[in-house]
Amino acid sequence: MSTILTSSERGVDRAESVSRDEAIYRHIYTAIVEHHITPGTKLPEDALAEVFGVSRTVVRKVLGRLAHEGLLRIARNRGARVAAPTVGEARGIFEARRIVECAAMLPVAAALSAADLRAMRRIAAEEREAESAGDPRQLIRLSGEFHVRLMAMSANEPLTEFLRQLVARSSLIIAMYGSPGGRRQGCRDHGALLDLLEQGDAERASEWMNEHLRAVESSLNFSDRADGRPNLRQIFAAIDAPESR
Amino acid sequence: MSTILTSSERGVDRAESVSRDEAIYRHIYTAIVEHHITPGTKLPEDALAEVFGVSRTVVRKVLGRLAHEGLLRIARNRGARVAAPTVGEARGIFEARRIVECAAMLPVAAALSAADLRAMRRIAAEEREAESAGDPRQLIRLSGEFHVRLMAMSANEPLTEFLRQLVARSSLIIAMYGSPGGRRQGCRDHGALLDLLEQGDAERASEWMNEHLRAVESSLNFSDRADGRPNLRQIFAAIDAPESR
DNA sequence: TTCATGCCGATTGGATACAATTGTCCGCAA
DNA sequence: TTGCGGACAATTGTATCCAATCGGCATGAA
Repeated sequence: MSTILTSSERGVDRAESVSRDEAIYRHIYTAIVEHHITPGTKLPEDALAEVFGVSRTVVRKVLGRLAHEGLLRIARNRGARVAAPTVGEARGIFEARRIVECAAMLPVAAALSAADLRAMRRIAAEEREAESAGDPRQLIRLSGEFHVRLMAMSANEPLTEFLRQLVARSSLIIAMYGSPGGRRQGCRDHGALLDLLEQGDAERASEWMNEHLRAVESSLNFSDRADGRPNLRQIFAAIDAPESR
Repeated sequence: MSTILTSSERGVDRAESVSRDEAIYRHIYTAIVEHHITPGTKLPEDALAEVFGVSRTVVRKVLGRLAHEGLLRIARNRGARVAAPTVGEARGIFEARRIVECAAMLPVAAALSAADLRAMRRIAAEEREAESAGDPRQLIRLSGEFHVRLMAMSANEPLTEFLRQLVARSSLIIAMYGSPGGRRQGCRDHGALLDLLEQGDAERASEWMNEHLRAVESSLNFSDRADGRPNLRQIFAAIDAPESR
């Protein structure tokens, strides 16, 4: 059978091209972040190895990396599953984002060039297109890219990498607790942030970011399935005796 | 031959005890952070496998994890080396610490209990002991522990884990650029921070932290070996013709 | 009917064998 | 003497094999 990797990804022509590891990593990463795989889904090594046409060895390496980034949970002898953040974890992740992203507005505003600003406005425009096209998957990708690229303009690699992980995990959170309608999450909103940054007003940009992240968080529905494993008592209490209807 | 792992670490008696992976990870981690291995040292899989009495498989897993945390650099087909942060990377790490640690003073101050405060003062006291005992290795460990434990009191797991990595990498930076004398780096200093936090003055605690981290950073000697690979021109210019002496 | 116990299939963890790549050493030629 | 090439040794990358562990299912007793 043929795998889903391109010939260059398979290493047929070496030298250039990212390593197979990296290609497989990106495939799974994208599948998770773009909600092609839902939280809790099991990822058996055998199956992935066959799909990508490699041995379990390389699959395990990739799974280990994804687990270290918080996108998977690996239980000993029980394999890897797509992480399903609890409510507590979700709040922690958004709190971390508020702290990091707000504080980073100062160095970002200081470093932001005109070209940077254009690149960011382009992403914001693509977000608007995705929204009007009704493409929630693209929208979530672009929204994440906006935040990460903005952080990247601080030129601080550790912070950017950390935020990349937080944004990816945020996508998991939205998959779990987001309203099914795919509630729009700040589209031209992001444009307003760029206006503030263009004016060099890091202080207000920071406040804006804080409110933005709080708005996203509060648009989530944390009341159901409290804390990972469903709170059966609460669920059945809400249904109030189906056989009595 | 016998390995350096204890019988429980080897898994002789299973059930409890951390996994071998974890034990090996901690051994290497500690060796790096406490400057038993210097930046640039090569860590061959074979050698480690023999030392710890396991196969290369598990060593490789541990090395991958350490690399992901930025303590090692793994070059394809060229193995793992203890990371040697460039000046640019070092500045980035300290900038990230300033941003994260300063911003975290607010939630930390809000969450800090009396018991927490006692625990932190105990660490600060141990730092003073280590300093008066002239034990720089212990001092660097306690200093790092102080920062990480303090962040842990924000009860934010992602931020705490991130800071743990930054602190570990800071230790690498000190190994590379620290003044050989082992310049004391804030001992009762940390006590002063606790005073501010005890008063609930998060604002000033944040400022204090900012100055503290800047002080540590500026105590480093970044002028030599500029940016990783030594600047030969600068070095030989400074020596000014040895054979003419 | 329900719960406990033990066996079996499936999956993962670890070790070893083999392939591929890299760096080094040595010889040869300019 | 210097520079280039090729072969060899050392080390890592990948695949496969075997052992260990977990979950499910059946069996049997209360």
